[in-house]
Formats: sequence, C-alpha cells, structure tokens
Amino acid sequence: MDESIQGPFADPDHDHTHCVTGAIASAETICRMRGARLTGQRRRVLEIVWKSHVPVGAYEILAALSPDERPVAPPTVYRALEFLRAHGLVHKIESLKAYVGCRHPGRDHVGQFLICEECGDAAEIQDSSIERAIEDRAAAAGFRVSETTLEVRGLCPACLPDYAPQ
Amino acid sequence: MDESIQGPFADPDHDHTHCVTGAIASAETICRMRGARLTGQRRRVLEIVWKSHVPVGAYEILAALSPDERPVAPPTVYRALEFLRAHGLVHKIESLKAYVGCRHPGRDHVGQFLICEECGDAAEIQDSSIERAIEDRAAAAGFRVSETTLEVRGLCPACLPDYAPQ
DNA sequence: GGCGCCAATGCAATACTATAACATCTCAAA
DNA sequence: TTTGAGATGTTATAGTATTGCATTGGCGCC
Repeated sequence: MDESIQGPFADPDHDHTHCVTGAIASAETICRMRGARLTGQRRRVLEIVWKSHVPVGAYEILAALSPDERPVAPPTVYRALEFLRAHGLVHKIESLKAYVGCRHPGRDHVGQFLICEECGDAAEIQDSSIERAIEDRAAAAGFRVSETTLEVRGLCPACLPDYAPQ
Repeated sequence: MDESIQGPFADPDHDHTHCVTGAIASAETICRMRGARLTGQRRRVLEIVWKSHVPVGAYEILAALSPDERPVAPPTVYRALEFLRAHGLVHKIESLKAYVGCRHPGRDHVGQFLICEECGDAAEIQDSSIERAIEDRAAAAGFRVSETTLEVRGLCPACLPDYAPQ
C-alpha cells in the first residue's frame, strides 16, 4: 500500500490479504469514531468489494452475498453500498457502474481513478495538481465545486507490454 | 458561444437558437467531410439533445422523438446516440446517465464538464492544465491514457446567489 | 427486566437504462 | 436495375437501481 514505492497500481503478486485486513480495520476505526454501525451485512459487502482491485457490480456483490445463507435482494446491497459510500469507504466508478474499495478512507478527498481496460484494475490516485487545476478552472468560471469524478481509462504498467512489447 | 466573453456557462437569457443552428451546421460539415450520413433520425436526436444545455436521458429523447409519427423503440435512440458520440457530436455524462451536445465538435478533445446541481446545466470545458496534470500523473504511474472522463458537480454562477446571497 | 424507539434488514414489486438478435428498408454506386 | 451495405424497425430481454411497506433487532430509558 506504499504508493511512493509501487505507484497507484498494486503489484500483480502483492499480498492482497494485507489490503483487505487493512481496509476492514480502517473501516472499523472510522465507523467507531463516527458512531456509525458497521454491521455484518455492511462488513460483508465491504469485504466482497475488497476481494480485488477490480470494481465489482452491485449484482455481483448480490451473488457473492447470497449462496451461503438465504438469498439477498437488491435493496440490501444498494443500501450497504450507500452506507459505505457515505462514509468514504467505497467509491462508485460511474463509467463502469461498479464499486471499488476506497484506498484512502477517512481522508477528505475526491475520487480520481486510473482504470486499466485490459485487467480491469482501478487505481485510486489523489493528485493535488489535478485537483488544483480543476479548482482553478472552476473558480475562473465562477463555479463552486462540491464533488468531482475523474475516471481515466487506458492501460496499466502491467498490461502495457502486452500491447507494445519492450 | 464565445467562451472568452461569457465563460463555459451560457448566459441564462442567451439566444439559444444560435447554439442549435450552429451545432447542426457544424455537424453537417463534419459528417460531410467524413462521408458519414447525418440522417433524419440522427439529426432529430441531435436537435433534441441541443434543446438545452441540460443533459437529457435516452428515454426522454425517445419520448420527444415519438409523438409526431409512430412511436420509436430504444435501439433507435441508442444507435443514433452511438453515431453522434462516435463523431464527437454529443457526450454522455456518466454520472447522470444523460447526453449533451458537444460544444467543440470536430476538435480532438476529452470530455470535461462542470455540472450545476441546481439548474442542471452542463458546461463543457477544455482545460489544457487539467489535461496536462492528468497526463503527467498517468505517465508517472506508467499508465497509458486512452480516454478520460471528468465530471465536476457543484453550483454554476447563475445559481450560486440562491445559496449564498451576495 | 420490560418498554419504546429508531436504525437496519427483509421482501415484493417495479422503474429505469441498455443491448441482442433478426427482419426490413433505403439509397447510392456499379 | 441490380445489388450491397448501412440504416432503421421490431420484439424481446438483460442489466441497474429504487420505492414502499412489513419486520426485526439492538439500545437507551424507566
């Protein structure tokens, strides 16, 4: 998770359990501090979203949630996602209609993503130059920003060689 | 349409017929140059999208397209939109699932929007500093950009006073 | 402990967005 | 005029998301 070393994209063979346990732990801390209830359902949804760095659709979550116990209905998933988003624990990637765990939970930030069209990985970045450029342009237009969505599609370092060897 | 004077947001009482006629004219020019056919359906869809600067949903277009003649089915609308997008004549605002006329048709550009949460207007901007900041960050991450979506929500100049008088 | 309250979940139905698959039409070039 | 490819029509269905109401379950208060 140390961006300064490995960049926004996780190494393909990183120990992903660290990502998951870390994410759950921060979620618990954040919810406790806020007096929000990270219930079983919500925690399970968070775990499913964190299964990988590839955004997952709501109905995939639904399917992953159901097999064990009795099947679950859409509102259950959407409500959990709404809660998690409200607390900055997951982001929605609009262009994919899919959800991904937030890499910087708790910190006040906007959602900026580099999304690989090959492997599907969505790397969250938090670039102040981009943010400032947006803020400047908005100010020049007399526009007051409340929320921004930046979704950059392309090819991640791990997938680039497949297209342009060397 | 002169951004240097009025900014990205159109003046609330601008003469919108200019926007429409201009957009249709450019569309015709562009299609002619490319040997693409701007058919009746496609032109009607483009006109509907340009009815205002507020993005419209596909099914709104469907409704607007139907009353006169026989009702039209979804694929008709989506195919027209696909054509118009392919030729850079309209953009899709992912976060709204809605479509809006492109303000800089023909020019190679990315889609950057300031979207007013009050009046719904979506102002297309084309800010090279933002673009460069994104490109730089992507390059630093070893990411090759193919397409970017920037959707900034907030309040436009015309609606701001309603919230913060003076 | 019992009570009352509110948040969370269950549940059924439905709205909204988008695409697949195949038939038919149209128009321009040969 | 033929013909062929692109455009449109048509039906059905897939995929995404929300509404409304009933029920449950935890938690503080008496």
